[in-house]
Amino acid sequence: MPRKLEFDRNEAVAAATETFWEKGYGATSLDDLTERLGIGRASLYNAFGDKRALLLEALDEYSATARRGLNEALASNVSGKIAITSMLERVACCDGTAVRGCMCVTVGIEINGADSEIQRTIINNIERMEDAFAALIVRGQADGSVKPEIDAPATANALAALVVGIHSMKRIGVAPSGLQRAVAAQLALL
Amino acid sequence: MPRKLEFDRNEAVAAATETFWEKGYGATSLDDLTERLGIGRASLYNAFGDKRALLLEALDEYSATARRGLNEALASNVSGKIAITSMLERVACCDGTAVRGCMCVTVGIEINGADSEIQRTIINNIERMEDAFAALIVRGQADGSVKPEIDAPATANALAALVVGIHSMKRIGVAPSGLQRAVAAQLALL
DNA sequence: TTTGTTTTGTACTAAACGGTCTAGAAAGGA
DNA sequence: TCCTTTCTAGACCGTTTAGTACAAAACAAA
Repeated sequence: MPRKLEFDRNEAVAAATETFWEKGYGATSLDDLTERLGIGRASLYNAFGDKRALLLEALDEYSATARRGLNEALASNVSGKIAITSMLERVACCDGTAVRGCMCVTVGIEINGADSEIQRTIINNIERMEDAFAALIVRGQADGSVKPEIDAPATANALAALVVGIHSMKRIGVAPSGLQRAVAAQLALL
Repeated sequence: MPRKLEFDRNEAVAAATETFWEKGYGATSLDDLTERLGIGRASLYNAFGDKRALLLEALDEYSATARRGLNEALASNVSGKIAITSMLERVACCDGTAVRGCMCVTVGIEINGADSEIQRTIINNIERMEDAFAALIVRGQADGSVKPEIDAPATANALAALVVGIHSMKRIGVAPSGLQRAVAAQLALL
């Protein structure tokens, strides 16, 4: 019966994700969003509620994409070590927009626990990554590509911290070569 | 001849450091600063120039403190491995205000390369930490506390990334237990 | 076409922002 | 005591902020 939305909702969320990813939450203004999404303020408020709700939708979309990436790594037929290698090397990539780092890390650091719903979403993503690393270490120990004596869940924590650190350092602007050497060194330790 | 400053400049910079450390740069308002420093706007502008200049002074003070910490670790008489252990364990500490993470990481991520002077200061701190780690690894290899086959500078990059990651995760709100396990696992790999 | 519902563009609000200005207070030299 | 210089408090400035009000436009059912 009524009028339809003139824009594609998924496309709008994707555009919002890009914007928050690039600038963080607080530094993204409504004008930034309306310009990037190509819609007016009223449309944005009508469709999403407010800026924070739009961020939550963007985080959900980002999380879903991240989860797909982890599932691909887990589903692949390569050895545990190789799967971990490709994950870490993808993180250390600094081409194009990758220097923005990780949206969850950027927003999570900015939020500083002041919004528990956002915080929970972000921590959840990190924990999922830790689980994936732990599973791949176990797989690597089974197929002989990872040293048998290492503690899988604890080392998974260390790998996750390394990943978060590399994302942070990319955004800070640390030279890419050092990040790639860090990944290579860490892989050599496994 | 003329009137003297009514406040202690060093104390004011220290208070500004606390404020920026806690809230980041953009989210710290002039009102936050004047309240925390206990001085008026005019005094702040008279003594420091503007908000950004005050941040730079705060970063300098923070950097000096960090450098002293690194020099202490380098000057201590313990083995390389033990010196690295105490550095990492101090980073993983989540007591009190330590959950704020590292001021350089927080501000550096927020700035996102938009201010090259601030960026340079922060990257400099990270590189100094990498140098310290590299020296301690070499020392550890000399005294037998660190495996001889590892690549010292590259592994120093990895340790620095781990440290930055732990600082980020502390601020994001990840459970401290996981961070401590990450440190323990990383130490076991050296 | 008429009616009812929703979206849209635009103008607006109230608050907060960084920064400046001004009036006056404080302090040393003459 | 006066004069000069600097510092301080607080009002003030223009801009930007997130969010809202409202009327016009678009669509679908009748």
